Amino acid sequence: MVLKRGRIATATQGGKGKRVDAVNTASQLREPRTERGRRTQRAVLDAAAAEFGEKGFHESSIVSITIRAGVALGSFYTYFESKEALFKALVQDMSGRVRDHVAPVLGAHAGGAIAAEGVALHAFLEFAREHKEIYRIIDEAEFVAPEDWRAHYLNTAARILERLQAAHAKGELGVEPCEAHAWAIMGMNVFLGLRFGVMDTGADLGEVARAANDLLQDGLGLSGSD
Amino acid sequence: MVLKRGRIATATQGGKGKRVDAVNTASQLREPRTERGRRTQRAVLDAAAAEFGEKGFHESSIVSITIRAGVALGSFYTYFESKEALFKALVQDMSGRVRDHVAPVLGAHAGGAIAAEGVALHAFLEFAREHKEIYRIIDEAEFVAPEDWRAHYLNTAARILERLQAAHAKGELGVEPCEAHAWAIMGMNVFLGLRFGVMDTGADLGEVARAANDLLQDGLGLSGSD
Amino acid sequence: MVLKRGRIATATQGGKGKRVDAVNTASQLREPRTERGRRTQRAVLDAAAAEFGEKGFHESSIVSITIRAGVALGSFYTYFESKEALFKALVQDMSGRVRDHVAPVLGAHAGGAIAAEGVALHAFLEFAREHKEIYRIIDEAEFVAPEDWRAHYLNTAARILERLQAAHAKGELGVEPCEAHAWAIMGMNVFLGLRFGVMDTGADLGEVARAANDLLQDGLGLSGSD
Amino acid sequence: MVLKRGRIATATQGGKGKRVDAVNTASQLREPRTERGRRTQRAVLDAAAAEFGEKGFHESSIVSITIRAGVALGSFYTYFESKEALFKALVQDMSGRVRDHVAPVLGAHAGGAIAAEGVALHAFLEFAREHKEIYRIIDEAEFVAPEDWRAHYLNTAARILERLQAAHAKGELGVEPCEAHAWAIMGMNVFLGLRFGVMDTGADLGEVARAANDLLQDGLGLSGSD
DNA sequence: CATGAATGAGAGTTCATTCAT
DNA sequence: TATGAATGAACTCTCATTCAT
Repeated sequence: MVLKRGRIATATQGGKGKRVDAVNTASQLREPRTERGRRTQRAVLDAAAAEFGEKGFHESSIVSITIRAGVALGSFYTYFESKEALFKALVQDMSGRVRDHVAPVLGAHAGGAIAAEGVALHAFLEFAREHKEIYRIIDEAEFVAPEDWRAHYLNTAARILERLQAAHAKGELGVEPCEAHAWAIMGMNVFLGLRFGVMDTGADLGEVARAANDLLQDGLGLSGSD
Repeated sequence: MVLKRGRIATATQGGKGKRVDAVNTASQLREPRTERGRRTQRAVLDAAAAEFGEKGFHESSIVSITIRAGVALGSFYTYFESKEALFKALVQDMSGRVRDHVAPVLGAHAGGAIAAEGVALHAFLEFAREHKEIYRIIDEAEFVAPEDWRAHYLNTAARILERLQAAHAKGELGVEPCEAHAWAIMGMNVFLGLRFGVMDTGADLGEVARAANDLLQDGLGLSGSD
Repeated sequence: MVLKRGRIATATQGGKGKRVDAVNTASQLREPRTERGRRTQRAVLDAAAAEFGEKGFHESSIVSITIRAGVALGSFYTYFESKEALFKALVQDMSGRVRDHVAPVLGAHAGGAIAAEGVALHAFLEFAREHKEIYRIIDEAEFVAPEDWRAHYLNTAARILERLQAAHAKGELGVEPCEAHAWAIMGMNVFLGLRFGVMDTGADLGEVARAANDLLQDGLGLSGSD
Repeated sequence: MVLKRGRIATATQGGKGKRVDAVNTASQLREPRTERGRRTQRAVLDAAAAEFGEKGFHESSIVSITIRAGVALGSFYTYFESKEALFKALVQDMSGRVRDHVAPVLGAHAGGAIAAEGVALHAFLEFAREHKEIYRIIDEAEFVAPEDWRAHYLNTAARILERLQAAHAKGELGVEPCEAHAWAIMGMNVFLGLRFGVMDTGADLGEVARAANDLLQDGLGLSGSD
């Protein structure tokens, strides 16, 4: 996994709403002071993302990560407070990257609000299939960095809810949106990502996204039902 | 967590479909030959469920589990091959218990198929709120016992799909059901369980279930929409 | 390995010379008082000989031995004081069996004293090839039951020396025999037993014995040499 | 026991014949990269040789070895893969040291081939008396590192046979030498080493060597006998 | 900054032995 | 006498973290 830009530790950005700040946003990292240092830190971060993604947090070891990164064991502690701090930093970064991957598609979408969610799902599924290790890292955060994990999902749900509310304000929704809807949609997305992205059945992601979109749009019941 | 009955190692049962057998179902345990032994094994299982639920797999230790169970360290290995084997046994057991908790509600339900899913969700949410540690154990299995974790979710999705197909055969559905629908529903349920069961916002579970049910039934779009 | 008769604990017998008594000859065993008990003890001894022979003392375990013997774990301590005591008992028994296998051939031999040693070696080689586990048990005694191991070799050497002295008295030897000769002969025998009995190259044991016998008789040098 | 030079992992060296390579010669050790590391590894090796020599493999413990070496427990695993690997490394080293102690005497010897073996035996007996723990370690390898043990004795026998064959080619021998002769000689040496070196009766090693040499030269029979 | 040796708390696991049934 | 559950000391090995060079 390659971390583009200096994204680390900038996972959350200002927003109007009830966003939860990622915990200790900056303190996880010890900022390098030279260009050489920056490269070392980057190498460790990339190696760690790969290692954690493959083996999980507990099976990964600092020695192994530094070997992978091609730096000395001791250098690790020049840039990270601890194994946990490294993991947290990664979770926050990954969280931001997922969001950044999906956001543009949402912005660009011309159709209705729900169709936008379908397009976003499609983008998300592709991302999951492409970056399985990110999925794994965020998932494992439930046990290793629970607060960051919560922050990630609370923020994601909050963003979904904001969009639903905006759509509702524009009269595009049949129901008054609530938190449960946001979590339901998020859960759908996550599990479809697991099944068709990470497990990768080879299924056509477009069809998966369409099925989910139809469900969101009209439900599974007979039309005009109740 | 109290394991009622001799449930352990009976996590899967016969079904028509493409069920995935839990891995090494029986071989994880060394069956006690006396009543006294049975009590000891039970004590360890209960202690382990509690410990794993609270602290997670890696923070839990065998010493601590046996102390909690009130037995000697060595006794652990009389009944379990390893820490991992114990965990697997628990995952299989928990998986069965979740299913067994929801199944009766589904069987008893009189209304339509989708409404049945809503009722099942309600039961599930209550269960999650009541047994937070089960949730945690199954979730952590993604990293500790991946095969059992897969088996759990593949089986659950398969059961949902079967129900949808049966409903479709009876003409109760507006669309032809597919695997994506099953995983979407499962994802919804799991995340609603997380948010309103485990995180426990204090929200009325009935309302949550109703919102989800409406979504499933009619979607979020304007009726006759698109 | 089948222990014939009640040989256990009768490994050494009266002799004129400087024989070393096996240590704690009797105390290793707890004598059974019933026929049933005798059978149980025998079963354990046989199982132990096989297990120790195959896996060595430290890799062998009491549980495994009792399983092999078809008796309960607890029964072991009815007949043996400890794992070590069992091993000692076996060493003493095996020591006696080796001697008992070779003795008759020596007694029956008609030719000269040195030829008798050759015949004895042949018998010994056959025995080693046939009972590899006995070899192993006696060898391992060097580390597990050093006193019994010493006793075995001191006695064996003493017997060889006695025979040499008798031969010398009869004028059959070219040199005055000493302890070094006895140990040299014993070492030859043991290593030939290792190479051609236990490692079992498939070589003709008769030829091996003949080569050794010639060496003993005339040495390797040119005849009439010095 | 002090390991002089960097002998470890150089147990076998080129030779014409059918030498058996020591098993995994190098892979047992994790080579230190600094001088400090080299000292630590050496300290552990010396402590281990002493400990294994005194108490045997199974009674020795890593903790105890590291305490003896004056290093932390963890340091052990910086340089050795496991207790077994350490033992193997030692066996290979000891095997080489025995050979290196005897070789020069053989090379320097002016007289006949058999007399050379006598001189070699003398050197060997002195070595055994001086380094009892080496004896013990090689012996115990039969059970702890059987492949290395075999390699040691097969190589030693091969070297003896080569010498006998060279002597035979020069017309110094009365018989055609064969493997049995080599193993017979080796067995003699080993057992004389045990009796007069390790058990240390206080006997004059020169006399022992002379007795053995006479046996080898002319045998025990009456001259012109058979 | 970089390096890698050193540290030691802590974990899982084994198994001889005891003892209640 | 037979059974097998229970016990816990002891052991090997791991790895995050520190620190001297």
